[in-house]
Amino acid sequence: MQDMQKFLSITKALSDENRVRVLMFLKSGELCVCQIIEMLGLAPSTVSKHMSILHQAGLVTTHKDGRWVFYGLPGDDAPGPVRAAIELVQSSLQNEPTVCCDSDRLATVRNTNRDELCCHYRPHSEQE
Amino acid sequence: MQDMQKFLSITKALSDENRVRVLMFLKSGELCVCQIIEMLGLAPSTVSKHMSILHQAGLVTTHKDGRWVFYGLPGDDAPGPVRAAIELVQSSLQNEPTVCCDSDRLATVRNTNRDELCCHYRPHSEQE
DNA sequence: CCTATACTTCGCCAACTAACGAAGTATAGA
DNA sequence: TCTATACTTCGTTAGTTGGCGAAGTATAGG
Repeated sequence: MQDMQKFLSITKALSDENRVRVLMFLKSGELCVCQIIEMLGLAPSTVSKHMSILHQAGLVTTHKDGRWVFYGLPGDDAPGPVRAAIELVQSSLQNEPTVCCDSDRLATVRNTNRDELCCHYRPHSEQE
Repeated sequence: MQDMQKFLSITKALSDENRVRVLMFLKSGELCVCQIIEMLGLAPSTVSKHMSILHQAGLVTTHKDGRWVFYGLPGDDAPGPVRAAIELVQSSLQNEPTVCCDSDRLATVRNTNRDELCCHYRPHSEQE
């Protein structure tokens, strides 16, 4: 793929608020899909699509552990544009109120047993 | 406007190939709209819309000189995310073939009298 | 004034995108 | 092997976006 298409896959991935929020979540470490679903409050199929777009752009890495699929930020071996893009996201949004509020919920989600989080795929509204 | 909305206005502006190409053109200095129209080969109304999106995001500055409207890249006083975004574009695409081909045409367009370029708003096909 | 020029705004249409639920795949455990 | 779980893929729908031409605005020059 040419540089332009790679670049556009990155900028298109970054042009959706939910995908950008996921990148901010991952700053503090890997998350499995059910945790991202809980954080975003979206349907599993929607979150799966978002993660696929981020992965296609190279902005997240993925690995499977049993039934769980984990996503994380790529390391220093990632291409320059990818590293620069992630740097841009994190420096631009470090003081964003939405992200700060998210970080409290994120700590809770990280400490919640994944089985409780995932089972029944209950809609987000039931959690509140 | 909140950081998130500002950030998304930047990434959405960067998620279109024609807008990204304009930013590469402007690296070598200001251009008036008729020159950008010539470079992109799009309708004036379309180019005007693209420039408006780039301007809204803060990625270009604009000033009027008589009948002509010039667009250029913002200076060092631009917000951090804007500067980082422009840096990302230029570092990611410096070796992109499309951009290299464009640079030859760009030199020609810069050396062409603007009156010849603009008058009659002739469609791009007549120029070839 | 009046006309021509340089650009912008508006209205429309085709193409794309984010959202969902339903159906499909893969793994852990009974 | 059978069920439940964790995720993905598919099909549909509502909203967004990029393109154009027509009409509108602003400036230079007769």
